[in-house]
Amino acid sequence: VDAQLWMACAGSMCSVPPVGAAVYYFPQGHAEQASTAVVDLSAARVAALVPCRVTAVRFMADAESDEVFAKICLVPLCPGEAVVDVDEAAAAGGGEAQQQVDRPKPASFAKTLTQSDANNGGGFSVPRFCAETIFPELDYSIEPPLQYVYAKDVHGVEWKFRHIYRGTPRRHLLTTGWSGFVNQKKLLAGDSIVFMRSEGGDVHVGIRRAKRGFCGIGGDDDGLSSLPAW
Amino acid sequence: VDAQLWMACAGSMCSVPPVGAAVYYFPQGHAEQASTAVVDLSAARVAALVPCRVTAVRFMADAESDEVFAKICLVPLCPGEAVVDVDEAAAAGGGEAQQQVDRPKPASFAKTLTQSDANNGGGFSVPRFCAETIFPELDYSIEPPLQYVYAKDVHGVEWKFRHIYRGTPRRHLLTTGWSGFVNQKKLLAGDSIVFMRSEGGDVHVGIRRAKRGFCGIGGDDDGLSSLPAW
DNA sequence: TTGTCGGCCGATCGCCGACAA
DNA sequence: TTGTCGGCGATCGGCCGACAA
Repeated sequence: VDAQLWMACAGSMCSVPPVGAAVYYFPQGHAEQASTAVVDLSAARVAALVPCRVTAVRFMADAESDEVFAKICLVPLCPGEAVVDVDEAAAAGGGEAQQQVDRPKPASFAKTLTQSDANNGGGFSVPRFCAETIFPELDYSIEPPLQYVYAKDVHGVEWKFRHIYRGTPRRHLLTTGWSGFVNQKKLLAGDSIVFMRSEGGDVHVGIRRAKRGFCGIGGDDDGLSSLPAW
Repeated sequence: VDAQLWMACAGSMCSVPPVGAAVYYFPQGHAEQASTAVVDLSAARVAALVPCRVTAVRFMADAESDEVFAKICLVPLCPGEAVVDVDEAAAAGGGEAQQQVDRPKPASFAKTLTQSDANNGGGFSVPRFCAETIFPELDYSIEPPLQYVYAKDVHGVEWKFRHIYRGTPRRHLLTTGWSGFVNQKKLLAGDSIVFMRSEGGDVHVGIRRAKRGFCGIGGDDDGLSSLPAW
């Protein structure tokens, strides 16, 4: 998965250590995230945290849900081994993927889907900022202003959206192509969509599913989530 | 899975040995059916066929495709162990599932789906024999004769079909409910559907997918497949 | 600026008898 | 007896501006 799009989907709260950096591995946290039955590590005499070195990082996305995650390879530090700081490791380069992350972040925009956006048979209200910053420049001399936006998802699949500027007052909308995207990705109101403009000008699209946990905590973002992702 | 429906779906060409029976196990055949890479058994010094005793039989169906299969537990015969014939084992009882198989087969009917049956937006032409033998008795005094048929699939899920007797000349049709069934089960022209009437009068429905192999051999049944499955 | 609504038009679904194999 | 076809009415998808938050 493209590292830039990955970062845009993961959001600004997420940071990934560079290859070579020294980090702590928390077995208990790992066990709790594992989907199968929780293992009682206290009985297994495992250290609560293990100093490790990052040997590899891969940016990935789930084939079905499009949700992004990272595969990080860790090797326990030998006693007395030199500890490399995160910043030092980043400065040292640390692999192609890491270099991509270090480049200036391209323009991206995240919006939480409203009921109208997710409704079957509806379109997508494009915030003005997104239309003007992320999408290709629209020709306002034709009436109504209209173009097709092509956007690649995390799998490299290209989606085609009809982008029109219409209504009174005028607003940007995605119409044809949008409902198919919503259905295929099984998006619901509350999920977020991320548009990103790469350096070459290509448009990319990713999604960020709403947390549908049991308790209320850790739930939705606040209103700020509809601001630019950078 | 209900043993009677299982048998109706598997068809009359299929026989399953009873528990206790002595059979031969063919490692090569097993390896060839395994989906992963073919193992070269000749290098592993495995006997071509192994005398075994059946210790358990389970009738099952794939959760996605509804295709039926049997899980048969085998134990190698000890040298000199008494060999029990299939017929003897069947006579000896051999478990609940086996007893169900031995009961007189309930009425069932298999039909290969035509293009019109599988067409989206179309209904299902019910052969007269099926309608009169398998479905509940239709009240011909009302105009048009109409009822709803409820049928359970191999998973116990109940499907509702509108059954009408209409047209000139008159014929039996399944309309409302049919296309949903076709879509959910991903049925195509050439696949077969099996209707069965249990002893209690309940209607069951199963499917038999067409073999879509590479070469022509081992392909479709001949025209006889549209005859009653018994 | 943008979320939601009702209107409306066209496409599709799906039920129908006609007809022929 | 039953497979396929064209017709046609109902439903639904989806594009639109109006309006208000």
